[in-house]
Amino acid sequence: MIEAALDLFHRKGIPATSVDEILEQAGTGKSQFYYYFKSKNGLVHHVLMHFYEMLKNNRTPALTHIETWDDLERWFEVFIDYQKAVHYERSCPIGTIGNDVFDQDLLRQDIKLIFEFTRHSLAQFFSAKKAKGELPRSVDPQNLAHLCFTIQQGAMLVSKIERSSEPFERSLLQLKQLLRSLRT
Amino acid sequence: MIEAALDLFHRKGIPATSVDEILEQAGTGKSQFYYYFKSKNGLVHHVLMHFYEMLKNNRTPALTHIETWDDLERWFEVFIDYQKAVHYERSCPIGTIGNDVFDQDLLRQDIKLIFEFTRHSLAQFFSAKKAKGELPRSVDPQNLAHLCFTIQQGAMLVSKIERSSEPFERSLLQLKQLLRSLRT
Amino acid sequence: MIEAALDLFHRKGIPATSVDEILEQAGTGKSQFYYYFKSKNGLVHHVLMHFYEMLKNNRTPALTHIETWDDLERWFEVFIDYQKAVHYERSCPIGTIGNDVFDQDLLRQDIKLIFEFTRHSLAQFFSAKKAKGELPRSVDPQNLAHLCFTIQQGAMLVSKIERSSEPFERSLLQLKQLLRSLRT
Amino acid sequence: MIEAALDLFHRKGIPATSVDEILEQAGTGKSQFYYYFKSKNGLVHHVLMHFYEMLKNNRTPALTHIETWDDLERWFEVFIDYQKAVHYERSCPIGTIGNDVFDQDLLRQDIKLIFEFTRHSLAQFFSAKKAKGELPRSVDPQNLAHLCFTIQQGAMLVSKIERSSEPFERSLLQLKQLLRSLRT
DNA sequence: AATGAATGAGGATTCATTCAT
DNA sequence: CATGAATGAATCCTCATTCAT
Repeated sequence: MIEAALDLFHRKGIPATSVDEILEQAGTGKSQFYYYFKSKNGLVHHVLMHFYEMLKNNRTPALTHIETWDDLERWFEVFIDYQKAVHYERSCPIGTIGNDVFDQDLLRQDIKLIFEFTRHSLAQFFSAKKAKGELPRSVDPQNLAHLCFTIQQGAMLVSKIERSSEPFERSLLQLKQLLRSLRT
Repeated sequence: MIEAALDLFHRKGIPATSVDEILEQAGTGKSQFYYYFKSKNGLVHHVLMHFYEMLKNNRTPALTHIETWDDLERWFEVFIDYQKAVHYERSCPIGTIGNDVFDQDLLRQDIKLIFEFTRHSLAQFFSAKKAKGELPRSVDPQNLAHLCFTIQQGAMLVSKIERSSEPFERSLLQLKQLLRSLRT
Repeated sequence: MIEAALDLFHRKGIPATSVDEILEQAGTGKSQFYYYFKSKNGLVHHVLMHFYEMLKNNRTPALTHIETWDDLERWFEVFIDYQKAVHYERSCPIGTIGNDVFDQDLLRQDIKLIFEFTRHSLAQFFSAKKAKGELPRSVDPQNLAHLCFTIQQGAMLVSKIERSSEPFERSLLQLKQLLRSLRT
Repeated sequence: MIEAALDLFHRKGIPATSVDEILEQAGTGKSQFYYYFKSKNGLVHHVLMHFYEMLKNNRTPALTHIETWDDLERWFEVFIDYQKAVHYERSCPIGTIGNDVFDQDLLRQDIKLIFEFTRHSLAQFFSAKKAKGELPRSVDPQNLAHLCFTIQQGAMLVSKIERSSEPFERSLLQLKQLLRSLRT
């Protein structure tokens, strides 16, 4: 049920996904839904928590441990490959869900958790590289993490809309060039 | 009517915006809608075309002529300022609309037009700078444009979700540092 | 609900009958309708199947077992009497529904089932009479059944339109004369 | 406009045909309609009168002068051929329209006029044959005309519903046999 | 825990008709 | 005679949610 919902939310967004659709895809009856989750928003919360768990336990295509510059590159490429595989019909599940959440502050907290977890992985890597002297002192690992994350979100969104990997690949190419010029 | 729709689509996304809501905000009667636009999707098309015209005629906060490095910075900051002004309740209108368009290839073409117009402004700037020798030969202006655009889209999305300018500002800070290290 | 629909479809035809009207006459709420039947066409299917069952179980004014020439006459007269009772405001329910079905091949199959059931009753009778020698060898019971059925449908339609039993009664009178001249 | 309406009413029935559709097919603007005809029902009246004129002036496939037994046969076959040509997607235009008229007594009068004109042609023929001694004295030409007309209406309806000429052809075959046994 | 029926408001869209020009 | 914009009720259908069992 949660998996069905995640899949549908990811593909069509929250408001375009009806509870009935989720139940049909999950093969469950109607009131199981309201027994386990109080409402559609309740389900969204569970979906996000489920995704967070999956992310933490590495049951997601996304790389969570980045140790080398190649890993970083790979971190990006995983998203490109994923989008290729789904014919650019999806962007980041969490970004998609997040975009559909207006007035539910609690849900936005859930999403922030996931975003921060991801940025933390990146920041860790940049910190380590800075400690090793591979990045100049003037660099703030947090900022670099934010930048990479922001690029990933934006690139997935734009690539989905344009049904092409070009925006993502070109952005990544450019980012790599910039990072090289930064590295010491 | 188109303006009302743009506003609502921007705020809540397409599927979460009902035709009734648009009509209420526009003060029009129900069937005027279907007299002018054949369907909700038809309206989306007109909304996008309207936005495109506004963008081309500079009737949008967005900077369309970028000539100096300060302009580029300003190009980003306009979005940050805008999001601050609307309490981070919105990201890019076109990105938001684009995210809600699955199977309407025609609409995606409309969006691509707008995206390309924006990237063109950026690419023009980077080309000029390269011609002036302020950027190394190895730089591809297209790639730089893609990167900047991707960052803007991603940063607006993330900032909206987190209700904070931090992701955008940190990303921008980092980008500026990287660009400086690239400049010759 | 099905009965209400049958009544309304019979009286006004399918497109002139709104779902709301059916619900009002059935005393049901709006979405019960779409819970049980997927669409208006779905309901038509159920209505037809319901009618078919009624016909087979003799819960219809129509005679389904015809054994004597008097039965055959009675078979026709039942329709005349029915139309008189409803002031010629209706013709055959199935003919009426059938006339309103254009592109729904499945529904037309349903109707054909009913038509064939009726023609089968007639053909059985004529076959028996032929076997008994009351009809000449040259007679095809199927053709006779088709003729009688066709007359019934046409006569009900014309009588409804003209608000008079005359077309039906005159046709029947003539048919009886013809049949007499055929009988051996 | 009238021709467009006749075509559409014939194909889809009155309630399933919208005024807009008629205007589109006629290439006319909206308010021309309400200038010439007061309402949709007003149009139906004109359509019927137009058809009546066409029928009287022989600008219809239907035979209006029947003089020989072959003519009579041909009278029926014209309808069969017509239905074949339109893939059994239509029955008699007037029968179809008539079926859709409930509460408009005036319109029903229009239709009756057409029906009676047609039956008159048939009755004329049978009268002549009776005068010539080719039909027995006991025969009422009116009744025979009613029967033939009724068969035609019913056969066209059933053939349309079943998308097959079989009901019509078998009915006609049988009718011919009966008429032969009546002829003197 | 689980089932299927019920609810009622709201979804997009189309209708016949009229009005100002 | 002709135009196109306006009207508002009605169309079919779907929604998230709840209730009795």
